[in-house]
Amino acid sequence: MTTNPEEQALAERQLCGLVNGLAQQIADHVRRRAATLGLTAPQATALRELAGPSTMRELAERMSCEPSNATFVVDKLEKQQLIERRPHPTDRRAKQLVLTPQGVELRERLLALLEAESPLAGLDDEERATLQGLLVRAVAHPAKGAPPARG
Amino acid sequence: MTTNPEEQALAERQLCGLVNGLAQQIADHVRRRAATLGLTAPQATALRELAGPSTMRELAERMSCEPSNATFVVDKLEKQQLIERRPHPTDRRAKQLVLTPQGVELRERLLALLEAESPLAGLDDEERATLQGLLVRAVAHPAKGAPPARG
DNA sequence: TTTGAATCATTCAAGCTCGGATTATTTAGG
DNA sequence: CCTAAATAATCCGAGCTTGAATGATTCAAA
Repeated sequence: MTTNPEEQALAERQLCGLVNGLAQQIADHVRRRAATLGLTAPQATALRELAGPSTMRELAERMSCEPSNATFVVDKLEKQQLIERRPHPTDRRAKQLVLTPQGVELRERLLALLEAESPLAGLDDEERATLQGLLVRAVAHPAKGAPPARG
Repeated sequence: MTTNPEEQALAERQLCGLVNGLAQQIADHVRRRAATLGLTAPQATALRELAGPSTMRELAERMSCEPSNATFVVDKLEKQQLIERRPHPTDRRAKQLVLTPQGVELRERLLALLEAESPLAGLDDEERATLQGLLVRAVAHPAKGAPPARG
């Protein structure tokens, strides 16, 4: 009875809902802390990922977003004088992103805030390891394209 | 040594990344299938949740979004003649959302598409149960507000 | 060297999402 | 009954995200 097709579909939706809920919770965690520093969540993510000089493309990669989106976010950070866009030393197509002194300072405060409390509290080390393993397995299975479905 | 503060922070970020990655994967699953029916992901989610008549507020609840967002999405679906906004029989403030015949048909096709392949393939029943348990525990710990933090 | 493909960043249009304000209606209290 | 608070939906402004073009530059190959 636990393998009822309807039940299974329902269980699946619930599970997906939980994944989304946790993702939302993580996002909120960043969002709240970022807000205390006058940053939006994407801005904070960008700042967090800017450990050293990098190009727009590298940043977009680390932020898991499109380059055009990185342009948008970096524009904001540059207006706040937290980032500088310099010409790339060896590739004239690229820009080199460098934190300003204020950027460095704010980044340190941000990291301290983010590490102070975990969005995954409630899970001990062993549970986290289990979770990681399951997520890796789940993500490894891309669930490719949709059937060409036509009507 | 596995409890190095830096290592731990890194492991945590990786874990958060995995959660986000899986959430993204689930969203893409819906998005791709919805696209084959000429729907966007939010539109498909709305359609999926409209099993029977409901109000805007109820729909927003089920979609896990703000009512104003539900208004936006329902506008689109109404333009496609998939939904009708009727006056609510007992509360003149509210609207009653009802699927049109085309809406009912498209919804059935959508459900079939969504249930045909799981975004969580790669996890067997036992793994899903474990995952569910861990997610419930993780979500149960809200990780409240940020420290009033400074500046 | 010159041509053509690939890459970097940006711009733009479109869509999603939220939060705050507004209007209409219901509900509760005097 | 009348008023005030609460609730349903909507509108609006702002921000995020994507995907498709565009222009500049690099790279590879003839």
